[in-house]
Amino acid sequence: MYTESIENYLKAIYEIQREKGKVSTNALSEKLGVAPASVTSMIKKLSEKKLLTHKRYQGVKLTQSGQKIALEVVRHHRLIELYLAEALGVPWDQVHEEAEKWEHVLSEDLEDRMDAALGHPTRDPHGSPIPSRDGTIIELDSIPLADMRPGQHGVVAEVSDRDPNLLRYVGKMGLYPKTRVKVVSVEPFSGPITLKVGDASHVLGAEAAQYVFITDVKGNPGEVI
Amino acid sequence: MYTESIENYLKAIYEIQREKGKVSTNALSEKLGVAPASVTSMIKKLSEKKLLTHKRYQGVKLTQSGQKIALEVVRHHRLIELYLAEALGVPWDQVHEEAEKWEHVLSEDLEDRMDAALGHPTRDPHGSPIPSRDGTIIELDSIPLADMRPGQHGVVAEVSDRDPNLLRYVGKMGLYPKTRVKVVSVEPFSGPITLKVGDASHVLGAEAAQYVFITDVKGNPGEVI
DNA sequence: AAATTAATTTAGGTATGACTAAAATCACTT
DNA sequence: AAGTGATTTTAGTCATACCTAAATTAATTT
Repeated sequence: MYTESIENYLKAIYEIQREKGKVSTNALSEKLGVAPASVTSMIKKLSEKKLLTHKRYQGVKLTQSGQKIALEVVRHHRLIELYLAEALGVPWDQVHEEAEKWEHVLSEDLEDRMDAALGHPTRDPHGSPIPSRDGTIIELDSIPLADMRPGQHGVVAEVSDRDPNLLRYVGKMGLYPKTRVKVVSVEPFSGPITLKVGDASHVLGAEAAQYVFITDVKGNPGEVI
Repeated sequence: MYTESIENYLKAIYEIQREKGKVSTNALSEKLGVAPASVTSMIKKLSEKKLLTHKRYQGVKLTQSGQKIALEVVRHHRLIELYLAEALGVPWDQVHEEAEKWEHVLSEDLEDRMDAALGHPTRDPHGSPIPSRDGTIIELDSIPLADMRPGQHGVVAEVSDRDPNLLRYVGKMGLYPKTRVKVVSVEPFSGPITLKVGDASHVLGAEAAQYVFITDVKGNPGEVI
């Protein structure tokens, strides 16, 4: 078994790789809330353990075995998030924080029990895919809501779980995964987006729209007004 | 918040105090699986934090605030044990080990949710009392099954959760909390005990009988054969 | 090409919580 | 009262994972 710190580093690397592609020391430092120098020394250690490869000043990349562990941690995290939401009614803006602690103490046996109790789910409350036990993970093809044009419609695939405030904000508009949305208008200069969720109309700030991902996008793209 | 180590020390002290009365360095060392010297230095630290009092070579005693924290940890532990058994079907011989890890990462909010989901329970799967949030704990008046005489009967109050093998062993006889038992005969020289659980008859080893506690003991005590 | 700025690494240090070995104290026996 | 053995404490180390400050390397501007 690896330490909690190591698990956190591997997970962070996996997530940065997914979101930004390149994984720099600074990005890790910021994501983990530790000093860059601390990241460097941990990278050295993880490299010695063959969990990642590292070229000086060039960023890191998970090895097979590093990725395997990262995916196990991610699986724990997302299964727990869903379990807390479903079984204990924890609001979707709080499950992330709780799962951050639980993910490191979940035994394989309990993982299986939660998985079964939830009916072998494939998505967490924010729409992120839950890796299977063997490490298979199915990413949906989606674009940020911010990139949609008036007239287009689609289905919410995923909402970033980084900031609870964002989750509460978009939750108030009913922007949960699997919800159908239609873009009515987009203000220029990265302005707010007006959209329809069911029968209701909402205006969404441009920054928030960066963190809501839409799949199955269709419809004639109109002009930004 | 306190470290996991500190929480474990306080809980261990509480439990040894409950079982043996006096809490020695050695007893703690054995219970926690650390060297006696490590216990001494941790005792010094806890004493500085006013969580316990210590007289050199004389053992320790929890202060009010130390006891309060210990009871919070115990509450977490026992609530989790019951939750795992009830909600996820974890067998009673495994819940202890899982709870040892979970107890340190349970938020107050989740504690409340579990407590409510379980209907504000007062006993864990082994029959140990679950302290209330304010630290009230109701201990049952019980004696070891090993101290019972033939002809006496009573109700299982609690089974020690220290050893999973013990739990599986007595579980096979149906000796769960709230089960009614009657002592049929007791062999001399700390010999095995024959008892009736429902309609079934079982023979229980003397050592195991030390760890099964019976309440509500009645009936004419006969002789040990 | 040199200078500036940003990112990364190195060097040295700290707190936590464990360890071993040796010394001190206590409890008991004779 | 002294000696023996068990218990406890002291002294000194170690690994983990963090930190700050300074040095190095890379990227960008002038």
